[in-house]
Amino acid sequence: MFLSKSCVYAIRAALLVTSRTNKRTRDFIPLQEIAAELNLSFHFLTKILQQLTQAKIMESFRGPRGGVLLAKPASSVYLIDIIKVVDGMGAFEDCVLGLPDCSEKAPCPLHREWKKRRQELRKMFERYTLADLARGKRVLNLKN
Amino acid sequence: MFLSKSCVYAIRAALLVTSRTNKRTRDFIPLQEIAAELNLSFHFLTKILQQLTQAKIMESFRGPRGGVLLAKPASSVYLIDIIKVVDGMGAFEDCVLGLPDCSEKAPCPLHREWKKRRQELRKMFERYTLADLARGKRVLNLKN
DNA sequence: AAGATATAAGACTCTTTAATCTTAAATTAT
DNA sequence: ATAATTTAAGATTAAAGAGTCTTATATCTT
Ligand code: SF4
Ligand code: SF4
Repeated sequence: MFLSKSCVYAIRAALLVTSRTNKRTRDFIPLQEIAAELNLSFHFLTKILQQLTQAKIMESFRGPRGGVLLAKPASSVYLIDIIKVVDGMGAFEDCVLGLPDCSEKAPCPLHREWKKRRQELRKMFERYTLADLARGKRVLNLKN
Repeated sequence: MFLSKSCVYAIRAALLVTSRTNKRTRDFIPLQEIAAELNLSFHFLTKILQQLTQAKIMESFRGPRGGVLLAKPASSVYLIDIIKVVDGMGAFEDCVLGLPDCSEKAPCPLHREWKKRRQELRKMFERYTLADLARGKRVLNLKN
């Protein structure tokens, strides 16, 4: 998997929060509900979303009527932001073959191409926001 | 990691075998030597290379003067062949987000782009052979 | 103030991948 | 034949990722 499972869950959850958010009232969305809809363990989801709240991508609120909410508009939360927090940027920085002593000066034939593809992937995640993914007529069926 | 560690080791080992092979005598290369040069556990390497011999990418020979050798010319062993055996083709077939109910008819915005990138990556591994990687003035430093 | 509801934090377990260790089988050299 | 060498096969251990469970803390409602 290019992205870890946790990371995919984080994106799915964020997407669900996006599509659920009532712009007027801005009620917090309880993690119980998100976990149920995503068909994942509540406590596991909790841990993942904590990373997002700590990174100020979401904000949370405890107690009755508590839950999570995006800290900024969905149109300014890029997928790469979530990936960076959950998985780190390794996928866009590391080498495919991991030959250790190969420098930019004496690269293997794959080097240029891999770097380019890696970069394009990165750009892809830098280009799309939660709003982009949540938009559209497509039904958001996020169950496993 | 896009490729598993085992898969990277397999490629490195194959590369070493390639560059070591004496075209005239075609002596088998002992796994001990490969393991030492690659700085990894002999028995671990054994298991990995067994997959390659079972897939007829390499051939092996037991006993003194035994070892492994490429079963065909390095110029006709494509990286994808090795990847397919060790990791399978999942990396080039699975979705990034893994939303389960999204069809080709109602894809998410990432769909097209991801599919394209994934395909390009695959083509990259389909294009390069062991000979391509072993060639060139580049010193093959494969130690960890 | 008390009880209910909800996230936070951390310990714990399960699964997969990575790595090691042991024993068996094949082959060569003496 | 026997001993040495080398891969094959499989059991075992270690580490990392994924997932569960328990306890603490904050907040609301009554
Ligand atoms: S030259 Fe580049 S792509 Fe090739 S092994 Fe080195 S870092 Fe990786
Ligand atoms: S539409 Fe395609 S890219 Fe998007 S989640 Fe579905 S399979 Fe993945």
